[in-house]
Amino acid sequence: MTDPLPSTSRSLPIALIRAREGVMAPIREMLSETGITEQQWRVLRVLDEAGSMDTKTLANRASLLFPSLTRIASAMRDKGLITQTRDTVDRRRQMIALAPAGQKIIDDHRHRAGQIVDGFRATLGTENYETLLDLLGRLDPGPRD
Amino acid sequence: MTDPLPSTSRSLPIALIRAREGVMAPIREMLSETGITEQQWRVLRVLDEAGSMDTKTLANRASLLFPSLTRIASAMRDKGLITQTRDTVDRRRQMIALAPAGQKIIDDHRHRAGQIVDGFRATLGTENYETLLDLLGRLDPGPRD
DNA sequence: TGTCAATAATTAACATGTTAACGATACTGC
DNA sequence: GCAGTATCGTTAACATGTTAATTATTGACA
Repeated sequence: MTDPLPSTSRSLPIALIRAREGVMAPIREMLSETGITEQQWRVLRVLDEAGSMDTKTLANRASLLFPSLTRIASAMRDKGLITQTRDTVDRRRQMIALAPAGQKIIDDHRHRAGQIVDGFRATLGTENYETLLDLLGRLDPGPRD
Repeated sequence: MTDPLPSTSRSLPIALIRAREGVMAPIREMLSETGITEQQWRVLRVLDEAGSMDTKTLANRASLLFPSLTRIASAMRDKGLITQTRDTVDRRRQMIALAPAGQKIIDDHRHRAGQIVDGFRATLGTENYETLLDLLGRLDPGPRD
């Protein structure tokens, strides 16, 4: 018996990459004028949504690996987008908070970002959009604790 | 009116990233013993499926950007996984073909890769799995020609 | 209290993603 | 033929993904 792999045109990993390309294209276009990257935008989004938090929690919520976040946070600190402070009790820990310049980027682009999301929701239809999020969620491995 | 962005837990870009993490984890584990990367595996898959082709077509089918493919192909040539030959008619073009060592990696891992795919299909159910691929396909921007 | 394991974060090393600039070849129309 | 343009591919520069090693700090416990 042969044991054919699925055609690459029906391959789940490739489909996920391509869908991500399609979704991120307009977002990247929006962000290009701000000078921040897609990952930095995710960090700002999470901090705006949930307030300041420690690095580990931030990495999980923004779906970034720890070493990536170390570099990203250091770049964002240098740009004045966030602040980093050592936990006084456990000096291994670090708290990260939104700085005014970071908050301004969120505020300035919240509306357009919402429009982009609405565009995709309209493309698929609300029901399909929610179905897609549910199915994707079932493939999510969860936090790597 | 406030204009809230979707919670990051229901954000499409983040959901796509996390789903990809979940899907790729077992594949990366399988590939770790071969010494090739996930992208190199995609290149081998496409070549195995459709035969040799020029660089541009390969980049599109494997969802790789051109500069990435330049580096990946050069590494794979050095490892003897593929061959690169100049088109004699149009000397700008380059044909890439599977070499025996590359074919062997495909053959040795075809079965396990199929099992991994079947696992995800079973997790979601066949109907949901096909629905997911269809919805992802509708977000695909298509080739960047 | 002194040693060892566990945790938070960084650093290192290499591969890829992304955009822009560049070089080489082919085509087009005059 | 030749200037202008388009196409294929590479290179450059920087940011991120990924795994492994390292440092700093804390906690457990004999």
